Amino acid sequence: MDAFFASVELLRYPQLKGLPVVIGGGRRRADDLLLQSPDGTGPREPRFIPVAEFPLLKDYVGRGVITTATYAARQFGVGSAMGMMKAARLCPQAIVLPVDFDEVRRYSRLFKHTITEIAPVMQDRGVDEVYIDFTDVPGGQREGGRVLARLIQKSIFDATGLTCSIGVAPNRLLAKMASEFNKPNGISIVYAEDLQSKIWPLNVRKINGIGPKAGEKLAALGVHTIGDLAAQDPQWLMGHFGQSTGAWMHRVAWGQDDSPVVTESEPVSMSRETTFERDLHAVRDRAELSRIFTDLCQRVAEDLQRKGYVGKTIGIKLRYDDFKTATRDHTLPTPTQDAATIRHTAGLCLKRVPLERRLRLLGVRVGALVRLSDHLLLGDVPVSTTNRPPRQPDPHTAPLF
DNA sequence: TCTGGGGTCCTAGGACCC
DNA sequence: TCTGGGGTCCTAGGACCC
Repeated sequence: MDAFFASVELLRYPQLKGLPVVIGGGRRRADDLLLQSPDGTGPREPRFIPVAEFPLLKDYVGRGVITTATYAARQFGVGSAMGMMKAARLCPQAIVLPVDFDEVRRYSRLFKHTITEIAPVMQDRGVDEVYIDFTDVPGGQREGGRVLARLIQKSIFDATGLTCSIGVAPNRLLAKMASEFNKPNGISIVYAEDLQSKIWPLNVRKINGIGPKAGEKLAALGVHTIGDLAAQDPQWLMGHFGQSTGAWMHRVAWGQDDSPVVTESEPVSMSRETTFERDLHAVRDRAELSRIFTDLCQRVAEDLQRKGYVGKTIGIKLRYDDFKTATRDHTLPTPTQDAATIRHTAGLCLKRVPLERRLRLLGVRVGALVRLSDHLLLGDVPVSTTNRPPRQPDPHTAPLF
């Protein structure tokens, strides 16, 4: 989806069309400022104040980052994941709006439903992105897929008023890269034989899975484009990046990817975390931290209960004022979705982590999830090594002593 | 200029078992 | 007293993605 979060807001406030708008920010106080009617009584209307004219800017956008910027805002070098304070400097006239998660989720469901009505084999990749395997959709091969891509674009626009960009290719790897060739509201078809002309000139960072670290390491080795990568000896790549990553790099540089489009998957973990308005100290701000900690546990527990999961690995995450992160976890004999159990176990984890530095973030995670219904089917048997039934020795494999 | 929140997957060492 | 070779699970950190 094109500039998804921002586009959703533009549907509501069409008067902002064409203006630099950034979505994000972070603090509730920003919402209050933006969504208050001027006299505080009427309907809550956003006040479209350029970010630079915010009184006490830092208090309002705080530690927030940009989730999405409109294409007009991107002209100023503003982009997702950038801190709001920096964005305000680069583009002082930008209008800032908070994310409306409910509305974003509603449009996300709507566009995905529209797609599955046409092409049922769809994989979720977050709120604003999907993979579609339309190999077996009638008419899917016409004009290399362009006809179906156009139909999907039109159907989504009719249902939501939103535009998207579609890449069509023989596999997911190439389709993902193709989807960026013609943004916004574009379609791009990449055939296997286009590898050399369309893919090899791109920077290695365009490969899904090569991020800042690998990109930098490759650059230091003189490998900049995907073509450069394809030219490397696989053994050399494995020497620098390990067996598995090295071999993978070689394959993707040659456009090879046989990963299937997976339509269903089970969650592995659920978590809640929060960055504080100011750094907090474990001793001096004990009461406040404790309140936040309990609240995070409560919210994870609610998420688990609402979605019907239990998990046995309880973990915490801390981020210190120097931005370094620490995690601790503890695995229970029996999976849980109970807030008090999570709070108690997370409390034990907290005792094992250094607390001298001030903290900027605290998070709580529950992993090793299983569906509550599946867990109950097993008769509530603790999933643990401690009370596994003793195994009968197999005479063929039993050790001699 | 400081850097969100929610995820997945991988690696590596150690405990423990046979 | 020192020495195998599997295998699984747990834990901590980190890369990466949307």
